[in-house]
Amino acid sequence: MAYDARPTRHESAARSTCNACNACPVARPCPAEYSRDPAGSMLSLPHAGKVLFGEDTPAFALYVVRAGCLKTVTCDADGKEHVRGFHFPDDMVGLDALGAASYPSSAIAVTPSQVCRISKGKLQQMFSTAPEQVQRLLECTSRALRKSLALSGDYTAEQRVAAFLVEMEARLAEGSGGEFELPMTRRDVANHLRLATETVCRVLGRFAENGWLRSGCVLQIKRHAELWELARPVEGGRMPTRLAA
Amino acid sequence: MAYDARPTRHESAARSTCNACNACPVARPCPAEYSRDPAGSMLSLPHAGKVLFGEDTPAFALYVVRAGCLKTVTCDADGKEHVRGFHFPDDMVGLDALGAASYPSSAIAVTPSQVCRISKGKLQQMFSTAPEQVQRLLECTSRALRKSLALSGDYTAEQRVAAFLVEMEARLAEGSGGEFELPMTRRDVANHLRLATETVCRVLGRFAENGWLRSGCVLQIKRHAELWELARPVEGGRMPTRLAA
DNA sequence: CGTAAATTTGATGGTTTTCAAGCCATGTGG
DNA sequence: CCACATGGCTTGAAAACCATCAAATTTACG
Repeated sequence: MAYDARPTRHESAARSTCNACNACPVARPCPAEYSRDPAGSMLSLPHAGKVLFGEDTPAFALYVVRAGCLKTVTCDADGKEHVRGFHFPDDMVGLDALGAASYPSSAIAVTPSQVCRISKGKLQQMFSTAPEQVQRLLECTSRALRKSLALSGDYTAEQRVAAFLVEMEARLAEGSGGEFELPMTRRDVANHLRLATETVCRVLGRFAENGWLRSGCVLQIKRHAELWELARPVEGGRMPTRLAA
Repeated sequence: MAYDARPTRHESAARSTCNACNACPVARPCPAEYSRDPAGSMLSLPHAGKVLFGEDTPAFALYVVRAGCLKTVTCDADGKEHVRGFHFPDDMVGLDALGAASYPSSAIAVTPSQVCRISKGKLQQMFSTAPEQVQRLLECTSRALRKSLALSGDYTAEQRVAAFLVEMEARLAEGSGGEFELPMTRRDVANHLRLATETVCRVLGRFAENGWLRSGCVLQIKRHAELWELARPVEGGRMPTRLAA
């Protein structure tokens, strides 16, 4: 049971608890204004390993990540863990529980994080009172579906890692010259990409040998183009070709 | 362009075209009543290989399968095809295009099929006029997301094939004593499960050797329990639900 | 500092893919 | 009616890729 692990090097990013949305400590505007009301609630996950919700527990709410990074993981019948996804600010967590009674996966903080809670009761109200917001929510869910389907292909280890790096750079290296720190462990990355930890290390090593990046604690992408070329099949960059019926 | 391939052994199931929903030739009630109106339209895909919509073409509508079987496929940058899913009566096709301008995949008939068309314009209207139906649609999309995420794990060939068989039996062998015909080719099955065609054959052969099923043109499941046990990690520990909309 | 975890590298083996070939069913044309 | 072609299905042998096992090194944090 490593669910509530000890704090890590990311502890410094911890923030204070804040319960009212109208006193939201996050400067950036709430992505969909879903919870911009006095009764809205923001939750703090003060350290890595903190569980937001557990697999198979009753699903009463949806969450918007405001700060930090969460992962969603499932535990299959054999007890093997599987990282279904990583979630960064403005991402929604729990979209796959919308029509279900319980969460199909656990959500766990990868770094100290803050999330906005949107109760299902509030969602229910929104169906009649705020159709535009519901539409955005539907589009969000559809986008999550699109992304999940894109990842379900059959790709080599290098393609997977390249695609992962390209996405992480886009989300974490805003104007940092391709330099960023991966908040999750290699093991979580590997698990998410359906690879062994060692394979991820080796692929990163190979990329570094090619001069495509500097590996280590912080990554620095140096040859974005080459990585993107490798990742293209995963990303869905299309090229009209013959299609067997 | 092999988009519009020749008819197959399933041609006999073809039905006549019908444009008005109020004259719907399918006896079973429309799953969500989305298009139960005179202006609604039903489309016939008279033979296998017929394209409902193509990848990267503008997405103007959502479809409900009423009869037959469709597959959704993508063509990645390397020209490799990937079968993203199979769709049976009461399934929705195009949920992943809801917030997007164009379809992320092509939808192609696997057998002669009929589908109901729900335009995005109509969906737009429904947001203010029929909130309950929109809620059902959102739950549908969430369920599709759930299913897609469940398939994204790292499983052996036997687990994948077992899970596929269990699902197909649930959908195709209603009261037929575990006997049913797979409408799609082994190649499509293999592609969908991220395996080689030969691997699917070999696994089926192994299952048959064990006495778990009779393989061939029509499959007959004889040991449901053993297959389900193998598939359990993929299914997420839950029994497959009947009549997933 | 010292321990524990994370990361990295090396050697080996297993599952699946690839390549190759035969079989079977269906459909076509002589 | 039969020969032939086509595409799907099945099986066999070899190779590739990745996982597993093992161990050294580094990093984090008390």
